[in-house]
Amino acid sequence: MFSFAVTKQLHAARLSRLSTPHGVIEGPFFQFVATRAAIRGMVFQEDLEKMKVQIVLANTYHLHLQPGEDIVAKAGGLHGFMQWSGPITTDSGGYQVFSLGNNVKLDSEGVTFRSHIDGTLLRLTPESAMDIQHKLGADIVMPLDVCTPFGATREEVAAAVEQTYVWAQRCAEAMQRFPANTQALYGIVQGGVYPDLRQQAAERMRELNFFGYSIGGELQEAGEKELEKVVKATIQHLPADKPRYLMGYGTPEDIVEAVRAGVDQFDCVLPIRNARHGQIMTDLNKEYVAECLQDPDKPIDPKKLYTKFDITKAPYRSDYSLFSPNHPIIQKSYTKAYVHHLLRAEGPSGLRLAVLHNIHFYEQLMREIRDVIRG
RNA sequence: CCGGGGAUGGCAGAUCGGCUUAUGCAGCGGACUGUAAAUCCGCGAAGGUAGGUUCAACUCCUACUCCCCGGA
Repeated sequence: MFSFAVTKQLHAARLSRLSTPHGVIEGPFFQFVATRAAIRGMVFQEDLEKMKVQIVLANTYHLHLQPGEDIVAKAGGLHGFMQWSGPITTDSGGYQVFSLGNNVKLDSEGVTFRSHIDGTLLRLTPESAMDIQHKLGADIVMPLDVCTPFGATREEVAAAVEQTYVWAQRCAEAMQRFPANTQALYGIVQGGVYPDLRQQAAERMRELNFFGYSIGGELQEAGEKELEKVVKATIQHLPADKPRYLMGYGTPEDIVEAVRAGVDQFDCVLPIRNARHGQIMTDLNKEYVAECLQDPDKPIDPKKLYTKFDITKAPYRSDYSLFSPNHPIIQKSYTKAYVHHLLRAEGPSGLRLAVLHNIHFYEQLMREIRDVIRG
């Protein structure tokens, strides 16, 4: 049911095919974040289909709290629940452990935390994270891991690597209880900014023979060069014939950077969150994408790659021409006056337009990347 | 015309004889990277007009202007 193949390479950048029970995904690909089984901003499944979105990512932690995995399972799993027949990934909740910060207690068996909704004391273990994800029924599932913040000390990062390894092993074992080949489990490589810890983490994860490998941790603040270094340091110790997933990235420049380091898979809240907050990305420079991929050492200048506008800010407010005239949804059904009205008066509905725009932009970016690698 | 009420940033709307006149919306700027975010953080901006009382008036008094309600 699951398979992965690299079909073409341009330097380290890879064109790939990932088959899942719910369809084939061509990589490098981007997973839009649908935390609670819906993309925020009133995006519907038909919008995703129109924009040829390949895959979405939902979240174990949030769905466990509401509505609960049993309800999702009754609705036919995530696919039935969200009326989406394409591939889905679920994140394990490992990141929430990290991002919910002070309400969380970590021990060797799992994590104890309080619900951000009603304060209920809850516990997640490697096994329960897999149970929940099994009930949710996503195609790609992630093990519970320990994510370290950017400023973490070497000792903290080393401990996280170790804990993540032990838990990954337990997650893999827990998966044995479920029917084979219905879900693909990845191993998460931590290691912060320390190349030797990345290497160690990658090699140990590799022993466990996962379907794919992801690069975890919080590195945004480290900047582009550090990202490139970390990604390269990790990837060189990962198998060439398995998917590589950079978790939580990123901006278009991050993506191009990581693709040419050999990453196949991405996810990030950025395009959707920023759109909801008024910022759209536009004017993708396809020639520049090609240049950056063809010359892997070329520094990437975000300003050459695309343009950012904040549609709620003065110079761009209600300027509907910022939206691509080729936009599959905006093009025909919305008049200028209507778009103007949406942006000015109907806050959330106007933001829906921006969300659609950014989804379209990211799909365009990924398509362009694939086209360049394809040659 | 008579009686009553009222005039505070672009709008709405509090407070107060002296202290940066709240707050919300709008405006302007910034942030956002495995979503506790249709969010968060900043900034600019006000006392109808003319007098009076007072050490001090947006606040009290008088007149004027305008608005609202009721009655002819």
